[in-house]
Order: sequence, then C-alpha cells, then structure tokens
Amino acid sequence: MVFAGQGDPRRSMTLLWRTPDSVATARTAPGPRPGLSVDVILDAAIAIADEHGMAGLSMRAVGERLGRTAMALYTYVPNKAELLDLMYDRIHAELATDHPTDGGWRAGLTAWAEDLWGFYLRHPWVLQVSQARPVLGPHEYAMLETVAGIMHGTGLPANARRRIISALFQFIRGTAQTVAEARQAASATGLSDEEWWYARSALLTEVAPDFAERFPMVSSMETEGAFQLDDETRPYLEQEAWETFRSGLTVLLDGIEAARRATPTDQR
Amino acid sequence: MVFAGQGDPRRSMTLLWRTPDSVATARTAPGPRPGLSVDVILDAAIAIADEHGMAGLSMRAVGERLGRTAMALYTYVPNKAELLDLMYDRIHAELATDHPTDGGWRAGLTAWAEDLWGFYLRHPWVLQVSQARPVLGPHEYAMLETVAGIMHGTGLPANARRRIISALFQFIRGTAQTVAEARQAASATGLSDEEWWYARSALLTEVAPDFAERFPMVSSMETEGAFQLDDETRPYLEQEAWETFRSGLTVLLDGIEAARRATPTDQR
DNA sequence: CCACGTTACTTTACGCTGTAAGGAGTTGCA
DNA sequence: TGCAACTCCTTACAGCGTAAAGTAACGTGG
Repeated sequence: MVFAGQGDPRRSMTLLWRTPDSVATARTAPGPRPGLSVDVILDAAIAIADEHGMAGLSMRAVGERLGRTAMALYTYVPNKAELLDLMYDRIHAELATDHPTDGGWRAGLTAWAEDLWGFYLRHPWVLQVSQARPVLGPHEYAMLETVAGIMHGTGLPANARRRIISALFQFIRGTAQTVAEARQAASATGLSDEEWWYARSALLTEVAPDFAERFPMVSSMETEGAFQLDDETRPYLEQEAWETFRSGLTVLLDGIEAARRATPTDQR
Repeated sequence: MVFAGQGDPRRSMTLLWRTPDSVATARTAPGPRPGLSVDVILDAAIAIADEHGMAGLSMRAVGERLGRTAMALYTYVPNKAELLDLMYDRIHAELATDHPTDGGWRAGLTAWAEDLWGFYLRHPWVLQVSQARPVLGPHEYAMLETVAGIMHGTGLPANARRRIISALFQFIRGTAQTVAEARQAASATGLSDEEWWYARSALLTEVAPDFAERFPMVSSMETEGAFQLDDETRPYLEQEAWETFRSGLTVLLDGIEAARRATPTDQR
C-alpha cells in the first residue's frame, strides 16, 4: 500500500489542478529546454503500472522508458508519492461521467458500479493507492460528482447518501482487488487457480483428514454445491469474485431500497 | 500487498496444520539443540507487525528481536511469504467462534462483523495479506465455519450464502483498511486528519475557485451537512469509516432480508 | 573414545529500491 | 560577455530478501 500527500501540499495541488494553459505558456526562463513534461512522465508511469503492476513501477523504470535516468524525473515531480497521486487522478479521467439518469437511481448505480469495476480491472494498481488522505484531484472529484448525482435520485438524506457511497466503494474495490490479485498470482507463480486449488485440496485432505467433522458448516456448503460456479470457462477465483460482485451489488441495492422505504417521504 | 503460497506446498500445509504433539516429540537428531521454534518466531513476528505494521516487518527485525541474525530464521521457516502465511493463520485464532445463535441470523452476523472489524483494527497488517490464493489454515477455516453457521440460519441457498459471505468480507475489510491507513498516515506524517484536511481544503478553494459550479452534487452534499459526523471527538476519517461500517452493514443486512423474501420457502 | 554426518547459526554478498549531494553542460538576459 | 537559472547525470547510502559458504555444536556408529 502506497501513501499519498507526503510532499509540499501547495505544489502537489497546483500540479493536480493545473490547466493546459499554464503548461502551454511560452517559456522565457534561462537554462536548457525541458526535454520532458509532467504529462509525458505520467503517460510513461501509467503505461508501466498497467503493464507490470505497482511492483514494476520504479523511478528508474520510468526514467529508462523516457531515455533518462531516474533522477531526471525529480525536476518535474517532487517524489514518487506525488507521482502516484498525479497518476491516480489522471487515470480517473477514463471513467464515464454521463450515466443515463432516466432509468432511475437503481439502473444508474448499476451502470456506474460496472464501469468502476471494469476500470479497476484495467488499472489494478489504482487499488493500491491508499484511501486515507485522498488525492483530491479534479478527476477523482468528477467521479464522486457522478455517483453523488445518481444517489441524489434516491431521495435519501445527505449523510445517508455519503455513507452508502462509501460502502459501495469499499465493496467494489474489495471484489475488484481479489480479481486483480488472482491474476497477478497466476502470472507470478505460473499456476492457474485450478491447478493451485487442486494441489492444495489434495494436501488438505491429507493433512486434515477430519476436516468434515471439524468444519461441518463449511463442508455442508461444499456438498450443497456452493462452490460450483455458473461459468466454468473463466478462472475460478475470477468467476467467484464476479458472482460476488453481481450479487453483492444486488444485495446492497435492495438494502438501499429498504432504507428508502424506512425514510419518511417529507425527509426525502 | 504481500503474496501467499509461494513455497513448497507440502511443507507449508504441514506447518499450518501441525499439532502440538508433533512439536513436542523428543528429538534424537544430531547437531546443536534448536534455540528457537516456529512458535517463538511467529510470536516475535506478530509482535513486530502489531507494533510497527507490515512495513516494519523484516527478516532482520524478527531475527534481532530473538537475538539472532535474519538468516537464522530460515532453518525454521522457508521464506518470508511462508512466515506471513503462518502469522496470518495463527492470528485468526483470536476470533470468537461461539457467537450466540439464539438472536437469529441478523444479530449473529452483526456480532460477527463487529468482532471481525475490531480484529482488523487490532492487527491491520492482516489486511495486507492477499486474498487470492488463500492460506487455508485451520484458524482461517474456523472463522469461515463461524460465519457459515450463522448464514445457515438465513435459509438461503448455499451459493447465495457463499456470495453474501464474500461480500460481507470485502466490505468489512475495506472499511477497516481505511481506518488502519488513516491511523498510519497520521502517525507517519505527524498530521491529524483535521489538520491535513484544513490545509488541503484551503488550498482547494484557492486552486479551484469554481469548485461549486464544477461539482454541484458534491457541493450540495456538503452544504446539506453530509460531512458532519456524529462524534466530533474521534479523528475524522476514523469516525467516517465507522459510520460507513455501521450503516453499510445495515444496508447489507436489509438486502439479505430482501433476498430471503424473494426466495420461495421450499427452497430455503 | 573419537571421527563423522547432521544441524544451528553466522558472515558475506548481490541486485533491487528511493533519493540526497554535487557536478556538468545549456540557455536567456543584463 | 559573464552570470544565474535550469536540465540532467553520476555517485552514494541504507535497507530489503535470500543464496552461498563457513563455523561450531551435537548424537551416534565404529
């Protein structure tokens, strides 16, 4: 887990909210012309993170991709934590901000959640940026604006809306993270979920022959077919997480419905 | 995020499921008497992780706490990933396994969720162990057994129970992680949530004076008091996450209730 | 009783990380 | 034409997990 907001607050906020104008202003300063720019560095860093994950993102790697040394980056970006903040906010520009509202809040939230889920799976490194001390960049706020707009349609009071938005986030991030880690584990170990599980479960019966008696509820779930998945062609954990996402979302939406019913209309 | 299940599967499963007997057997092997044991190493490692977090947990640190070098540990534990697996399972022994069932599934799930929430806050490093490729140790299964038993009382079909259990996990882990990270950020930066937010929001209005027009929904939530918390004596993010936990849990439980109503009684 | 094989533990070493410090070379302006 | 400002480089440091090799302690077979 990586931290945010370590550097000079003013500098980092200026970088986050900078407009293209402030970049394009003709330079009259002395010294050699800058060969790089914050944007170029961000593109390179994001490309590396997408390809090799957070673990592959090092200052040396970013520099190398741009034909520079690691230290050259420090002219443009105060440090790695700041670079991550900027990457984090910029990548959120990818999210849709115009979910159709005519289908009602339920359809809106579903579309938003699915968009976010896909986004996290395309850029799993985003899940590793800490949520404490949020980045507070324009694109992160744009995403919050989107979901706040949809939630407005529920008619729930403002603080209930805030809490539900947070709960949705936590849930979506968690399930997406499981998929991301499963993929990473598969490619890192060279073992698919199935191969891994096959080897482990064989060892489990060997090392805990009394499993069924020790854990009757878990065993009964197993015999009742709780671990048989709808789509056997997809990697096990991935499919499991997807089903968790789908039905967990349904459960949450049903819960919101219940909260709406419990709220007097004049408060909505 | 740290990975699990890298080493020799047989050795790691044997270590996980080992019984006190197999440890206490009198040794007749040649060579110097072992000065350490897996259990002693686990105690030391867990103590370090509790005190200094995952970042403070290094093989050198564990060795030093036991008056040895880092390399001495490798006689007992194959590598750091395995050590983490063992720590992960052992710490789960702390969780209660006997939640009262007479209050019904709703009371049972609430008690279980609160227990788990407190557990994660006492041992936040647990949240950094990847959920892909689970550890499959006895205490992790004991926890699963507990919640599976409570969920059994809902009468929902087995695969719905599995999915809901997963969803609960993701949600609880996510909210707990936010609190853990907020605490870590506060102690790492020396800035409380409030100080941090005060400085940032001042900069935000400075750098984005048109905030209210650009993000009307977010702003309206703000003016409606969505960010005013119930308990102002606790650190802001911590309190916010706690409220998210409480009301998110309620929403989820209401959603389970709805799923129960939607399931024909003969399928329950 | 003593050498031998096994075991516990240490020392050294390697490649990796972020970034501080200092230096070289390029540029615009007084 | 110098000078200050600026970009970028080299070098260096402490810390990480762990491979490899060496040392010392120990139980046992000859």
